[in-house]
Amino acid sequence: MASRSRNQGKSFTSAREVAERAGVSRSAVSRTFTDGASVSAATRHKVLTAAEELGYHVNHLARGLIRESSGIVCLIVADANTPNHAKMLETLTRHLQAVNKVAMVINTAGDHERVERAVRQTLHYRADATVVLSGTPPASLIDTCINNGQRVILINRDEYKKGPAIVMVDNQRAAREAFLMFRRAGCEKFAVVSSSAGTPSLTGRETAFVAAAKEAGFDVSVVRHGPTAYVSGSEAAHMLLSRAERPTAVFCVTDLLALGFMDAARHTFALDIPNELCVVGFDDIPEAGWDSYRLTTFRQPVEEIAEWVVGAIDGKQQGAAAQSTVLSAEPVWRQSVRPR
Amino acid sequence: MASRSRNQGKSFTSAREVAERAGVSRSAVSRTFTDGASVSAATRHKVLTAAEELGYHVNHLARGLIRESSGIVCLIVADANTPNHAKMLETLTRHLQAVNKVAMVINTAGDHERVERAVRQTLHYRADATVVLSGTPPASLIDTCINNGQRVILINRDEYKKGPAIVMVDNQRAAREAFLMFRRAGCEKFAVVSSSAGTPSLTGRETAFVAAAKEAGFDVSVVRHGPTAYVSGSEAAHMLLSRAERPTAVFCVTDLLALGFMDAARHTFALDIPNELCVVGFDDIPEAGWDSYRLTTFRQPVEEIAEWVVGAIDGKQQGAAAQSTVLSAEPVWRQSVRPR
DNA sequence: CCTGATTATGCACAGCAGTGCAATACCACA
DNA sequence: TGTGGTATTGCACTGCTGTGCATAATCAGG
Repeated sequence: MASRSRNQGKSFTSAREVAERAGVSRSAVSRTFTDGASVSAATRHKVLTAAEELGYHVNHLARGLIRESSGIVCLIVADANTPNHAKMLETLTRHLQAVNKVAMVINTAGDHERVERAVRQTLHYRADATVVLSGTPPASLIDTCINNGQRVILINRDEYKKGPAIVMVDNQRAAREAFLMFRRAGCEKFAVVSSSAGTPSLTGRETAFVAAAKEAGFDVSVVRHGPTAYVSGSEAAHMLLSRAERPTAVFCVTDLLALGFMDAARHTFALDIPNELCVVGFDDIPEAGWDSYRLTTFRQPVEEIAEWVVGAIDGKQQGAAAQSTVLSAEPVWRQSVRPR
Repeated sequence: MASRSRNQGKSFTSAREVAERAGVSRSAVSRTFTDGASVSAATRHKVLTAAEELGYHVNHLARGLIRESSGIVCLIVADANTPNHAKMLETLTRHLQAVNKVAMVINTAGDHERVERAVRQTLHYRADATVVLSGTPPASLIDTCINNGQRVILINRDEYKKGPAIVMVDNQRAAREAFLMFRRAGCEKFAVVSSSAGTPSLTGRETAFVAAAKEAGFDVSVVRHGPTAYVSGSEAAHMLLSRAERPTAVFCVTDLLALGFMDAARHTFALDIPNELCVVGFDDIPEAGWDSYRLTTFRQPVEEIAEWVVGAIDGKQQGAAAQSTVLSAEPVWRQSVRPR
């Protein structure tokens, strides 16, 4: 097609060029690509062939100027390569695409100051919604988002009671059940392994476990150490298991911590899991099911979370009643806890 | 601020509103947020305070209409929750943000037909570049992208010689070195475990290993089974290790396959790695370094790939010389291969 | 205080697509 | 052929920002 030689790596073809080639008005082109608009079959055909020949694609940036919705949803995340964040990201992008939205991923790279920049990006691109997977954006920025008609959805963080929509998992219930698992297995010396991140869901699990133990008259050793990663679990094991009185039941607030803990317990302390030591995790990342671990844990309801988020963005649920929800994390029984 | 009552969750504040409030022209607002534009300190200050009060953020969608660059880069990926894809995603978003670009993630969800839709999204949003992490877009669409002035970058797939920029890792060299590792360890019965995905890099590793073995006068059992996942490695182990003549050296074209293979070999066949069986993987995902595995493997040069991709997008390297590159995957020595 | 040079500002337009409104073409029917 | 009604089409405007150009303001220097 010699006629295309004009676009020599220059710029995108516009609706006007398509109109010229098809011999119709620019409105006709616009209507052809708008559902429910009135176009005759003849012109539609002319437009479509011209568009095909020129490689035309509607400019969603310009469309976003006119329409109320840009179709963009920003996902703010740190440690995106962590198994559960990766799973969350994968699930969210998939569900968003199913309702014709597209995900813009903003990586805060663990840097807490970057969260603010991330939320600003969200506003710059006129995103329909901001979904915060990790990090704590300043309240003033959240207000700005909401004032501008943008939806804000927080996953697993309940710092702000007013404003954003929030989806939580029931950390308390799971942590209490973890304690019961250990008790039924006959354990009497308890420990909790957490990280120094101090996010709401992590501390929620920790305090609920400690509370349940205290109610039953037991003490709990708590280790909060390092980032929420495999090595931290391993190092926590070194700290806990070299003591004179070892714990026999360890609740790790994250699977990643649990796997690190298990490996250190087995390979450097030669402990038998579950006979000498019981371990329970949280998240149910794929690795927890691998033959080397068979970790008993609680399933993060990723699909359900994504569904709820998409529903909240579409605005199906409007009332303050559906402003937030809490989903339950069901236990996944494997072999890291002694059968009763 | 009563003046903001107009924006009751309606729409975003525009530069005009800021101009009105600051008592300046709309151009002044625009120039305030444009680097190198001529604005006096006084008006800049007035604009900035007004913008702050109104929560104004420049509309990058509209800016993308004017400027040659939208600042958006689309990442097309399948199986984003797989460890190495997640790592790649995390690294790319981080590097892109460092040069003031933002990543739009399009999940093809493994569906090969969705790759076409994904690339179209890229065009719809006038992305500066399309980065394909997995999947094989139709050649015609790639042409459309390039004709519209969009850069196309393929990672680890060399189907198209002409047009897109390509960054590869040196699969051949790594696979040949894997064979040498085994030989130095004294192994004589070889196998390759791959998946049925048949992507260029996977088959490249497989054929290079087989070729190296053949040159040395050895035969290789090849298993191509299932998706590129942990279970497939496990199932491949069941297939290979229940034979009368077991292999003593297994090259798994992916760490995930290798870990599944190792677990099955140890836990259901009670084999001692590395004494009875040597295993080498590829990618160096974090799990490969865990104490339960200590897998000897080849490091996917993720950071280097990301750097090169960003460079290719910025257009630093223009000539056909830098149209493609091949980075080497260095060996990571751990304990899954017998020392000589 | 005046002149020339420099800087700051505003106007108006471009970039792309969607849509209300008015005008036109089309169809069926008498 | 005329008429009423409907389906198409085109015009022109909107949404938001960046920028060339012309004009106004500022400044330095004599």
